[in-house]
Amino acid sequence: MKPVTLKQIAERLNMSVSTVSKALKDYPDIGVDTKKRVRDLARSLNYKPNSLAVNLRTNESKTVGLIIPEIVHHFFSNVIKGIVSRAEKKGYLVIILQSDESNELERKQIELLLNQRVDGIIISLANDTDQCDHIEGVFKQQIPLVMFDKVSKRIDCSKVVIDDRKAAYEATKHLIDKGCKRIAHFRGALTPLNSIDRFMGYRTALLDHGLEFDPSLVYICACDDRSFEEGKENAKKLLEDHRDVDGVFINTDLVAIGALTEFKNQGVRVPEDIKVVGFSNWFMSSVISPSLTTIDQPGFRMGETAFDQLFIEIETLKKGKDLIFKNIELETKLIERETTG
Amino acid sequence: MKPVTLKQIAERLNMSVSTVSKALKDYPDIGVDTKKRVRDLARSLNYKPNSLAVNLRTNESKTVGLIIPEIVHHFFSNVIKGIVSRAEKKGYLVIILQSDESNELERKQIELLLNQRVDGIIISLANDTDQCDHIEGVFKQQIPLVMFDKVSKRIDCSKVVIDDRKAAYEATKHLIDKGCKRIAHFRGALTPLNSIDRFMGYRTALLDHGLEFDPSLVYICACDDRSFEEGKENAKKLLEDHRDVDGVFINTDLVAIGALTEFKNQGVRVPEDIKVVGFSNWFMSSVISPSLTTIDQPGFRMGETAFDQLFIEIETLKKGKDLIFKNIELETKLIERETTG
DNA sequence: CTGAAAGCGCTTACAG
DNA sequence: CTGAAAGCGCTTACAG
Repeated sequence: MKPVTLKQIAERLNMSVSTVSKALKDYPDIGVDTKKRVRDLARSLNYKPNSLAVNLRTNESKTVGLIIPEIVHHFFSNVIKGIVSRAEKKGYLVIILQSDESNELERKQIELLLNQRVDGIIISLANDTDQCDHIEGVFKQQIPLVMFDKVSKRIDCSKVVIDDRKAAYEATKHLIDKGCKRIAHFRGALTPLNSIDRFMGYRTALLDHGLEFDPSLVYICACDDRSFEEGKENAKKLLEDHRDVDGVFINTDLVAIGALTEFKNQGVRVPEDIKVVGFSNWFMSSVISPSLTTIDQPGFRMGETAFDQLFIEIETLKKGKDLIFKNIELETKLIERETTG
Repeated sequence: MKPVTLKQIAERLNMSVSTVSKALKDYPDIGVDTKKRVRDLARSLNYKPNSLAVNLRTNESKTVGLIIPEIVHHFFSNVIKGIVSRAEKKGYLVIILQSDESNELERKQIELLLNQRVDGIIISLANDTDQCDHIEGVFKQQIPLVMFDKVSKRIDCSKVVIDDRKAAYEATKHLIDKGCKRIAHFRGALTPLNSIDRFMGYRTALLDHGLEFDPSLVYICACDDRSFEEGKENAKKLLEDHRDVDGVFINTDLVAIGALTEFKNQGVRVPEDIKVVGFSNWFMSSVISPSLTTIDQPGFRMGETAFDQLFIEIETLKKGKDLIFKNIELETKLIERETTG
């Protein structure tokens, strides 16, 4: 059973397609009883406009694209949920794509979305994205794009972020306040801005409080789907190299949880021997033992905010006005738990 | 800068739109050098076909819809990832929607997807979905639909599931093997088939092994976004009502983790006083302490399988053949950890 | 108040 | 080998 079309309704009613279309859209210049007849038949035939045709005609798809590095990730799940919920309220559908932290895939996916004529794009960049010409291509096509979480300073567009530097500073200062003298850092990959910022916050906090910054205390991890293992590995190396460390600030909760596991295996007591602060506030951080002190990163709200901003820009562009890019910073919060107790 | 169209290429080259279209699609009846000229220009102009137009014309959208009850959920994240990864390989885009466990929303979303003319739908039903006429509407429109995880026996369609009954039986039997004599069950909501099946597996295992089935040992939880709290609450009630219980089989890991938290708070030792088995094998179950014995449910593979089956059905329908529905059962595995140690 | 016409950007059967 | 024509299902400016 093929879906009903305007034409079929028009034929049944002996009217023109235009009249039917206008009646359904409640144009003021259509007769009241004509409207009624059309609507009644449309309802009984269960007529639904073919979005494909409407989209082609009106040149908008009521669809936005979302590219994230990794779907199975507590923070990103929350972002997706935030975006989907706001999009639905505004009548938009969300196409989801995963870049797997690969710049190359990211490029292809942007192209896919562009061909699909999405009305806008929301993206968190892959770790290895440093060239951004593919993003510029989006703006050339007059499609708004909003970045969140992993953004690029090279691109002029709206961004929804947290103050990673400040949050990391706060996390590190918390360790200092708790009496740590020699604080290590497990940082994220080298390219992403937020991992750089967290590192900077850590470093500044040390220096501001008269502690030495020792580069050998900084360990790198990709923070990809091996995060947990990376945490264990780094913790192992840390214990081999620097037995005197009494605090660690770790780039992501999952990595921190890996580290905690290794500490436990090796009989290192947390928080007595080493205190630990994570980042992101994954749900599981509150239920492990000892529970993890961390920085709460509002994923759901970031998603909502990113969509809302994108929506504003879509509307602005529709009206032919110029976009005003915003840099929206959401608040983070230190959640104190047992690993720094 | 508006995207380039076939017409523009045709004008520049002094050819007809048809020729350009066919050249780009490598029709055999187009001259070799014509093809070359068209392609070269198309490339240099960065021509990309407008999917909206193609879709309208060919009557397929190369898009599938996915409806799940809750995005922020380790199991579902994995399913999403599985679906997205397979879809991308086949050139399909995935529209994601969250039903929030609401049958009403689910209905609206199916309609949305139908209007969008998706080529197929993958769905895990909301907890309160018992009427399924909205699903039947999908088949009326000749759109294939595949269910996974929370399926309905009332609907004849392909399904990707696990053998919940068998898995629950195995989980319960494991508790019995470990010496438990009085085993409680925290079940899921009353409607979903999989929660019924898990309950049945639990019950049968008890009876098969000469243990009494005591309905007062069965606690219900919605398994929605309050799962963790529900686990705590149920555990509390359990301890109040039935101090003699020495084992619990729990419908979902997250609920189990809530229960473990309550047990710990009340000084009940796991596994010494009570042994616990969860269901789903969330990542965090492996890192908490004591780590949780559970049933591994292959989310990623379920997603892949669901998309693959949907793809087969889309192709079948395109060829005008009749669909053959499959009930695909994936293997589960008992993961033994400390809570039953 | 209603309808004929043009057009969104593409595809494809048909003619030459 | 190339092109004119019809059409996918809708919307909207224009005419009457």
